[in-house]
Amino acid sequence: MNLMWFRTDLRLHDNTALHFAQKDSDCIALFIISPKQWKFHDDADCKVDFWLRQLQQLCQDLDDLNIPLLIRTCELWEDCTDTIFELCEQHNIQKVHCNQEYGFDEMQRDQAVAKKLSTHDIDFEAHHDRLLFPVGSIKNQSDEYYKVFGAFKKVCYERLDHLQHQLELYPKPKKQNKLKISSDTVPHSVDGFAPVPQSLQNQWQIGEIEAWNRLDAFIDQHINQYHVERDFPAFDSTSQLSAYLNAGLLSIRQCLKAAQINTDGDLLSGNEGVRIWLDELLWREFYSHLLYGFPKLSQHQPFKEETIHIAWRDNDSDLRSWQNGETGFPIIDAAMRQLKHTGWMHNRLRMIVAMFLTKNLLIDWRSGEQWFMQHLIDGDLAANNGGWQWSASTGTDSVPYFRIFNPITQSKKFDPHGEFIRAWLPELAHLDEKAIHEPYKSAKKSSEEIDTLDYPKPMVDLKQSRQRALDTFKNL
DNA sequence: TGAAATGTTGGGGCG
DNA sequence: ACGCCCCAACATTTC
Repeated sequence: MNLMWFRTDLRLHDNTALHFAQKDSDCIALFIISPKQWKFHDDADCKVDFWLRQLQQLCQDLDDLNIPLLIRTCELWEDCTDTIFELCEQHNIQKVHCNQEYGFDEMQRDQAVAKKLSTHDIDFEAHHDRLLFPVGSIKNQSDEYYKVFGAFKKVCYERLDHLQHQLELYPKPKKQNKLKISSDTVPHSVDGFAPVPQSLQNQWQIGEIEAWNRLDAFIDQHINQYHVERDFPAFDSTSQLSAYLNAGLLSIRQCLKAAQINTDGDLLSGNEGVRIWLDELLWREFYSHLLYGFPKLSQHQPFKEETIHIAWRDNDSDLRSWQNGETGFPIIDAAMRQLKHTGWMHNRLRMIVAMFLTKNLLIDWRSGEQWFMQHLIDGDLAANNGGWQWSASTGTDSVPYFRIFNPITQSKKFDPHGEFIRAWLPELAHLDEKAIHEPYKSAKKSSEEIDTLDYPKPMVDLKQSRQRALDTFKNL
């Protein structure tokens, strides 16, 4: 008997570990609930809820195949070792299969489990599954990790040409003989994680079929214009697949396979939209490889060592204004409210609000990283940390410190008609597309009109705060 | 996967 | 016709 240990790979189709767990033996499945560990990692309420809802679906689907799903609770991951070992003894498990995760804590956990099992002749294998290219397989001639995305990407594209033609998805597992073990009940909630509004659940429905439908809709309707439309948050032109990829309802290979449809089987045939989307998937790849290669990233250490010395402003009140979407800059506030209410934020907006927090407010990027993790349904350590360090100019290949976004300019550029702002800031909905980006600017506005505007004044002077950030970084 | 400051050019108004 | 100024439009540099 084998054991399939599910983590962030909650699907039946094209699941490497699951495929091998069942290849030459029956298997049982396990999921471990870790409330304290999840809290320690700042996992969001909505993300945990998403996992639990998907687990219920998965449990049913596994039952149809006579694969029982066992649920265990280990407050911290260090407790996993004994739990898994006991389970292996109890069910006479020969081998434990799982799919590799790349955070430092995750790898430590897996190593500890593997070590314990090996002393009792039980095999443990963490499969390459979550990424296109195995971590550690893309390095330069000096056998070092690429620190620049462009160079990393180049190698990926060279290998992609080969990879795409031998993409074989693992089928759904076959039905086993019925075992004398029954599935546990998947809980509806976990201690320490608040219930999630129905509206948010409706927006992020679970199921592999839902994930495929989203993927197909994106490939059908949006990918060909992706390079043109992806930067405009008022359009639903991005794939919105991050939550599904992150929890593993969808595999990265399924994504590639689907994109091939629009390129006559060759992803590299010149479809601009497809190519830019691939670039985005490769950013995901890049940051996961870095997380694996540089364990300090898992400890939230900056990649660029000298940036440890930046005197970030420790200002709770400013941080809260940013968190609550009360900065007085409409594009920022709309974005922060979108995050809070939907568990998701458009990528362009993630950059704008991150830049504002780290440069204009000069607040430590880790505060923003944490807030994002606590609210994102797609929160992923590698991508989130990578994105924040990019914006804060503390990462490798991050934005140069002097390239500071102006939130008003960005707003006019990427939400030209103010549609996105209007959707999230009803108090500004009556303003026209000229005034809405900067409500207090228009000199023609009567003072009465300004007095009745139920919206905060800009919390900082952009010019001064920009200069403060430039000085701070220049003096490093 | 910028923005602001500074420099250059060229057309039009005007004496 | 010409020089001068203004300034928008564009280009380059700087942060």
